Amino acid sequence: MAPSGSDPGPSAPTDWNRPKEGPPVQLANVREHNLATLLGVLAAAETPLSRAELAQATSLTKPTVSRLVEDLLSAGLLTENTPARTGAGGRPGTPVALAAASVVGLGALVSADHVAVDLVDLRRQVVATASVPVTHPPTPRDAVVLLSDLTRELLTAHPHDAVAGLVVSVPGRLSPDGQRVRSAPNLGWDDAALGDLLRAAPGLAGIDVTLENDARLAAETEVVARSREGARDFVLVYGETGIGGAVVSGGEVLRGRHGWAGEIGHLCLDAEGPECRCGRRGCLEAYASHWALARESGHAGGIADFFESLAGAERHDVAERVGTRLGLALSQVLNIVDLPLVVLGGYFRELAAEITPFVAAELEARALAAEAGDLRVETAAGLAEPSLRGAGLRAIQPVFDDPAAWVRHSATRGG
Amino acid sequence: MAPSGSDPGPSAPTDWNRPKEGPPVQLANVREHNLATLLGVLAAAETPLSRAELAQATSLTKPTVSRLVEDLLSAGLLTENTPARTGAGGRPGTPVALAAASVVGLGALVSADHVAVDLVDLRRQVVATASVPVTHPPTPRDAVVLLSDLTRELLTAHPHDAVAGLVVSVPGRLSPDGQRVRSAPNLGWDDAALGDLLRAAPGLAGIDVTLENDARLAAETEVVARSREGARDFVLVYGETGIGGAVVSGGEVLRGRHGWAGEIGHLCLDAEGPECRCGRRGCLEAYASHWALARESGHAGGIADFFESLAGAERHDVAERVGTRLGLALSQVLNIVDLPLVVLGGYFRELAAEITPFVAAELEARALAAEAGDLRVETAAGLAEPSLRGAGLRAIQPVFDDPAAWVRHSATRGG
DNA sequence: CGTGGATAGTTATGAATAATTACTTAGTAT
DNA sequence: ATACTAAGTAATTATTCATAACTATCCACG
Repeated sequence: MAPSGSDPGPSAPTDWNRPKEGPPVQLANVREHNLATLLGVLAAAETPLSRAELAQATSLTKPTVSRLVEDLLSAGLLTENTPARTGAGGRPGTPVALAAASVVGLGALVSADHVAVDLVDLRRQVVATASVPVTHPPTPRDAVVLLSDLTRELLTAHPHDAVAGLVVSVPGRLSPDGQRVRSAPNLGWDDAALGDLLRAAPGLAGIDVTLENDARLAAETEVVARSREGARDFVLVYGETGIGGAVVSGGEVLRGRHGWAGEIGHLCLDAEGPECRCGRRGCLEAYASHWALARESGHAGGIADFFESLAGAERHDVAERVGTRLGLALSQVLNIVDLPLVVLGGYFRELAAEITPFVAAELEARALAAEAGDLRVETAAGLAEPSLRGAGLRAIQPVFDDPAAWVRHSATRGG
Repeated sequence: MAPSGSDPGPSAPTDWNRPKEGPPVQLANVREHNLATLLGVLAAAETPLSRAELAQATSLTKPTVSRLVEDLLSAGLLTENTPARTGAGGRPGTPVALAAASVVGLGALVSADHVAVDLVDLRRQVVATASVPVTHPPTPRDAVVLLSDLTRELLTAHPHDAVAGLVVSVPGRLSPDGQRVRSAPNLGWDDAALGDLLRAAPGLAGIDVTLENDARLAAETEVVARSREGARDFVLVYGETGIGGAVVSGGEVLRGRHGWAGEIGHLCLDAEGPECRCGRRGCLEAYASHWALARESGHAGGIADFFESLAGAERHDVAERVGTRLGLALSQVLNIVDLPLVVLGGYFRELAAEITPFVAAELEARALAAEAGDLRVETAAGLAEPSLRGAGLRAIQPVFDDPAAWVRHSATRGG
């Protein structure tokens, strides 16, 4: 490698066999994979499991599980409970559970009326939350200051070993690299370098910052909420001021090339339709969104208020229009991705009782998937701020993806 | 070991530590994974590689690669070429290549005018092909007899160690379990149990039979054709008599719950549009398909002939109508899955020069992804029968997915 | 023609990991 | 108390890949 001259260079130690680049992969990966598997099973179970039960669930042997659990315990990722008496014969197992206070994640949210941060632990529970209302939509700089203050407050008030990351839910579209906010109409933002600003903010140094669209984060919340029933494939529509959405396949939220997959709000329903905020014509948003209804009716308040203000026949009429348009757009989504479940989230959740029949009828008429007879339309889990929750979930996720990194981390720190 | 009583039961052999069910996974998997990695690299390279080059590509070490290659050679999956003289200094490497005649796959196709079968080897090349024309669309039984005859013919004429599978391309929609043909308008089929019929056919006993939609198989061909340029994410529209399609993400063709993902032909472009073959209204097919144009114009021949028969202005007009409708439908697809490439296949390939500008214009106007500036519209690779090719590729794929199974297979057989 | 340099491939040994075997611990049932 | 059952641990073994060092085969150059 090194030319004829003096310096044998960095390749001096024998590298006959080793490939030029790339970390040695194979053997270490087995352990990493198994650690991740164990954590994943514990996260899915949500109730503590004994080593024996873990062995069952992972089809690893008991001694192997014991050793892996040992590592996770000493890294502080797991805690050992007191043996439970099962009532049945045999020695009772010692349940191990995800640790509460070792590694934490930070989920954050920026909206037109408030900024909020959640501190989430390994159990995927919100340990603490902090939030400030704002009278006007914050500027990017405002948002960064508020987020940084709230974050510092939470981190100093709550003991933790490490921070897995900070994920910020943004009500708008991000740039393809996920570092800037490309457009967020509600906030009045246009190409804001939120990612870089946050990384440079005091108190956030060294923390891994990620931005994500609010609808997609809400979808991740929904995945967790529905994990018990095993629904890992669905389409979420998320009504806020505009209309967002996400496609979930196999429990994963589709990202797409630029991170814009699932942007259902700008599906074209009629090439000659009414003008949309985005400048195009006939988008779903231009028919069924909060702002479109407000534009049409002159009503200023929330969409649920608007519905309340309507009389019987007119109300039915609006519900039919909204539901039918939504159903038409969703039928297009289903014809492309063929999923068996539609979840109504955001403000559509509040209108679900009135619009669901129309949505379902339209799907029945237009979606191929309806022919299979297993198509359902349901409402989202009733969480107050699903995107904020989703941001927290995403923030703690790296630990589940690669627990070995955190085991090493704690080993170098604690000894 | 056995307890005092008479019958120790099924748990007689020591199983204190072993989980009740499930194969012992972990250790063997490393090897299986590495074998698959090696084969994958060789398949992607398409040109023989030496052990050293394989070590480079996989970031495994040379001795490890040597041992794995040893296994694959003795299983007959690889062959060793004569060392090539590179011209450069150093001992020349001994290239190993995918074996030609060990394991083969069978790709088949049923259409309204012919039935065909390809014999495909590990190099993903068509070793032999057999085909018979039919004057009328075959019935399912006809098709089974023809396919079984062609298959037997190919298998007896060409030496092989094992058959990886038979994949049949069907111009229509399959049942959710993939065993029946739900509807194939061109063939006049309606709920045909093709899978079971094939499995029961003489000469096909023991062969793994899979049915798949023609457009999705064509997409797999396109993935391989574009593997060099690294395009692993795109939307394919496939015009035959109707309009099919497929969404490819990360090199994988999206399947969806029932296997109907990518059925772009029945996207609704206008809720009040013309009636479609499927009974719905305003589907893309009802505007831009072969049968729709034939219905409209009265022209009986192929779609390219139809275009040829048109004069300048009228021709431009038809191209604009078809291209614009196609672009509108594709913009919906892109807004949902956010991919950077649209591939025009089937007969749209022949019309590409005329319709592409309209397709692109419509995408530019309506697809969010266009804002990123990296959106392309291209034509499919010019293969005569991309679905047949794709069926062959899919048929041989199991070997790449789990080479270890074939190594074991050959070990038990050959010694 | 032979020597040195370079690269390919092999052999021998070592380290890491999980499986196997067998045992101890801690409870219940009788 | 005694037998039974199941959880967890310890010691050993087996498999796999990595490391280190070597041999093989080519080219360039004198």
